[in-house]
Amino acid sequence: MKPGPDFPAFQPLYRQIKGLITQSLMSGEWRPGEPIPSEIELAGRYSVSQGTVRKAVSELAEERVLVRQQGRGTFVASHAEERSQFPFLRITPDDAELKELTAELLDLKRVRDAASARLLGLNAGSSVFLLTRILRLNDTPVCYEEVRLPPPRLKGLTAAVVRQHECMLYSMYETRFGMRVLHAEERLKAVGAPREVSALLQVPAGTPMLQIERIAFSYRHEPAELRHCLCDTRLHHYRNSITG
Amino acid sequence: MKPGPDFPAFQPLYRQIKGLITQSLMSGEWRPGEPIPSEIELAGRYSVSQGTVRKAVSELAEERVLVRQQGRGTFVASHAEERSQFPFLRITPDDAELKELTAELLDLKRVRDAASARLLGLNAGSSVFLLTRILRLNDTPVCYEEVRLPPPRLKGLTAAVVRQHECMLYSMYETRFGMRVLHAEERLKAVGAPREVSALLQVPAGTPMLQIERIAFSYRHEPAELRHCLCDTRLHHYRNSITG
DNA sequence: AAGTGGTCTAGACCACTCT
DNA sequence: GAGTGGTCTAGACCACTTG
Repeated sequence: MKPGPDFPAFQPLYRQIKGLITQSLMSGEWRPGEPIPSEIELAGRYSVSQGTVRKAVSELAEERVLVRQQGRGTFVASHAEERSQFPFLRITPDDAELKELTAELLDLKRVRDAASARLLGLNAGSSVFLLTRILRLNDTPVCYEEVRLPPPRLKGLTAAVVRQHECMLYSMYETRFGMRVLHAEERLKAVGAPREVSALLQVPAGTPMLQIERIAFSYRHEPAELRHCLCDTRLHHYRNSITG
Repeated sequence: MKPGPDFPAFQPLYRQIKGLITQSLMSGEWRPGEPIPSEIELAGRYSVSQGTVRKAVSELAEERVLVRQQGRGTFVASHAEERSQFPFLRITPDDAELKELTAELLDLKRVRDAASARLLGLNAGSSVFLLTRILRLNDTPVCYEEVRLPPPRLKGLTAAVVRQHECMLYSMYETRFGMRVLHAEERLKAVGAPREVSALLQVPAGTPMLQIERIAFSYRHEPAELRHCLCDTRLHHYRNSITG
């Protein structure tokens, strides 16, 4: 098929194909961890050349939505299959290697919180899930986290379900609720440890802590999660890599 | 020319071309802001097809080493020409827009510092430049910075030179010393404000501050700069974007 | 051996910029 | 109009994985 006006927007053909592939991912036609059809099949399905499909798939692979494996095929990226079960965690010990990471669930409840609801794309009056937990790195408690989630996307979420997944939230969202997190925006600040948190993490009250506020997004920039985190950075740090 | 053994390493042809282009960039054959030869010219020069050159250039464009402009050509990326003169600055006011950014040079001297020298790829006994300054965002002092630099790459650096460039360091490295910064790695922590810094930034001693340690790299991962920064995050934050 | 993605080529046409 | 990068196609061969 030649590029033509028979697609919704004025876009290069390969971007339109990219959009169609993304739609199939959102609809659950191809689920995380599964292979998508081969490039030749997709070329036939959309009536374009293999090269055009290749360019669409390449962009999605670059964005880590898909993962290519030579000789095997192209797969839907999944947090469940990756080595790091905490793909967005940027905190690391200063001098040691991060060997073991565990999470202790403190609480899971529903609360009304207009600001959070709005950020999650819900009506201001809607309730949201509020999950609190502590992260331990190599058996040391380092982070206190509050996670806010949109109930419509996580029907049937309970503390038992969270524990089943050993607190690997992003993997749980995906395999249990079909919500794949792709991208997050963070705001970092230094703040003094509040009394409640200082007790939980065995840190003197007022100690400087790293505060991380995160909003995470799924396909098409749909908000998926809010996270508020306080980290003890006396022996740990947040690593980042910047490209000018 | 078909892919053959007449290139140094076993690599796809387009990556070898990418290496040759990078060499020309490092040698200064094409300088920041200047156009590189057209794809067709490069294809002739290296005796490969335009498509292969295109793939090499595309990777470099993605890494922001080159910038393509349809109809005009492909240019060497430059900090001097970009809007933001502070390309690696991640600090922003919480509620306002960042309108004005100024830097006040405090000092520039040479010091002996074995650890810094080693990180900068020098002999442990070599001296390094130590530049200190204060950053003001919208006229508020927010960051105290210590910058360590390798003298061999910055011959003739003086306080007057820094002031000439209005403290836009990355732009100065490039236009004055031919050292283009491409990439940086950072470590963030929360620490209490030391007395010297608290006075400079008008912050009570001990206030939680964001500490940023950065090492910046030029072409081929050559170390270019060390930076140690302390930021007052009471009304400002560090923004980051993560792709899982 | 068959099927997958990875590389490379050649050629066509388009959109944009400059003169 | 000439020259640039941007898109699309078609076909060839390679490297890798699986049966």
